Amino acid sequence: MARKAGSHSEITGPKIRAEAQRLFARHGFAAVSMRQIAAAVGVQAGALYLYTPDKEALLVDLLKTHMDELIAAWRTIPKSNDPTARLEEFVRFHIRFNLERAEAVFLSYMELRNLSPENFAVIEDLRKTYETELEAILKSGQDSGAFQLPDTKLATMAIIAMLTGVNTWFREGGRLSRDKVETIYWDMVRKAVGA
Amino acid sequence: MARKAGSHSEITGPKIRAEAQRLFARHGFAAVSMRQIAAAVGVQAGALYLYTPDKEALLVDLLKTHMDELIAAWRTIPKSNDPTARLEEFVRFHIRFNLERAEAVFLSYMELRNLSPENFAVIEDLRKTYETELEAILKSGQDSGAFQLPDTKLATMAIIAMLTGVNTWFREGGRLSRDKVETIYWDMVRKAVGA
DNA sequence: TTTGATATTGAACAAACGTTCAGATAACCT
DNA sequence: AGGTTATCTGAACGTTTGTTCAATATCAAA
Repeated sequence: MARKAGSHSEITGPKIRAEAQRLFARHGFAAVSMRQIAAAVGVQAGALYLYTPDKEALLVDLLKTHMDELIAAWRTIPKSNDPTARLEEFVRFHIRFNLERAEAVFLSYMELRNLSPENFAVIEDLRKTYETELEAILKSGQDSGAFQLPDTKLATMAIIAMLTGVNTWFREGGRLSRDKVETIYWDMVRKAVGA
Repeated sequence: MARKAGSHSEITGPKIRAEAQRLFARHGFAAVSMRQIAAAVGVQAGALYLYTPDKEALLVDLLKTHMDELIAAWRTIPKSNDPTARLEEFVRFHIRFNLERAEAVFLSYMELRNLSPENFAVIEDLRKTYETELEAILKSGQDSGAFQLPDTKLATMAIIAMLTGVNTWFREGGRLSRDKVETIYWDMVRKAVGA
């Protein structure tokens, strides 16, 4: 037995990343073996090494892809000039995007410690880039007098933590729709920044 | 070689829990071996089994102890009757307590997935208990007209996520003291709840 | 000083780990 | 149809894993 019928790297590659993400998010990077990922994909463990040099690279690939896509997606949102409107866009975008990619978000917040220092720096830099987008909004609102914030840096961290927290409790088909959740969180954020 | 000079269970026991907590928080439960913990304590791996039936029980012990202490510590805080004052107490308490026990907090939020369903339920229940304390404050403020919240349930989750987020960025000796951080966060929370 | 309880070692266990690779088959191109 | 390339298997590698246990040294009490 060797190559399997219908085998293609364009199919197996994404499948490996998808299953790895699912399993890493569910059980944690260190708790998931290459054999488990392979089994979920439907191949032998050895086959994974045609797609990744090692286990950590697989994780880095997932984290980096997620952060890149997060930043890219945010930058496609048309920019309002009004800081308040822009902040609302950020709040809604963040909740929406993160709910759509719960597994990747979970990974990005939990598995950084399993990275080598170099890889850690790369991901951390991307995260910082994203945070800076929010901070810029808060600063511009502060400057224009639209917001009254005691500290834009802390407000950035507070808002992101608050929004990302939605992922820990939101369940599809629960009491509230995604849209309702967005609206309620926006209400709280708006008040918190004094707008 | 067998029993070591000066060996006592009242010393080794706590030492094992402390080192386990440190290592689990730093590298993740699954990534830390019993031999690593033993080495940090200064014993052989086999000795750990005089103090825990297995690895998971060690984690459960840490999580449960932390949650119990969190709830107990909160209940020692004298109760204000005014919802706004009570909320401020909660905000300050949560930030202060969690910063003092960063490792345990990290564990409590990250390693639940490594628990068996029964153990998970126990810890989850304690977390719920703690969250309910905050929700009760929000409800009473809502009823008295002190707060204007779109949804007390979501506000509970939002506030806890926001406050716990401090642990991800706060560094001793940084730009702001703990007290300043408490004050800034309280300002944002107060506004968010409409008080 | 003897004795029993307590605390620990160090070797051993089978199982699982990440990773490599020669060999084999399917897909693709001419 | 034949040759080349892409894809995967299955066995093997040396390590490391969680856990057990007989042997043994120290401690505490009598």
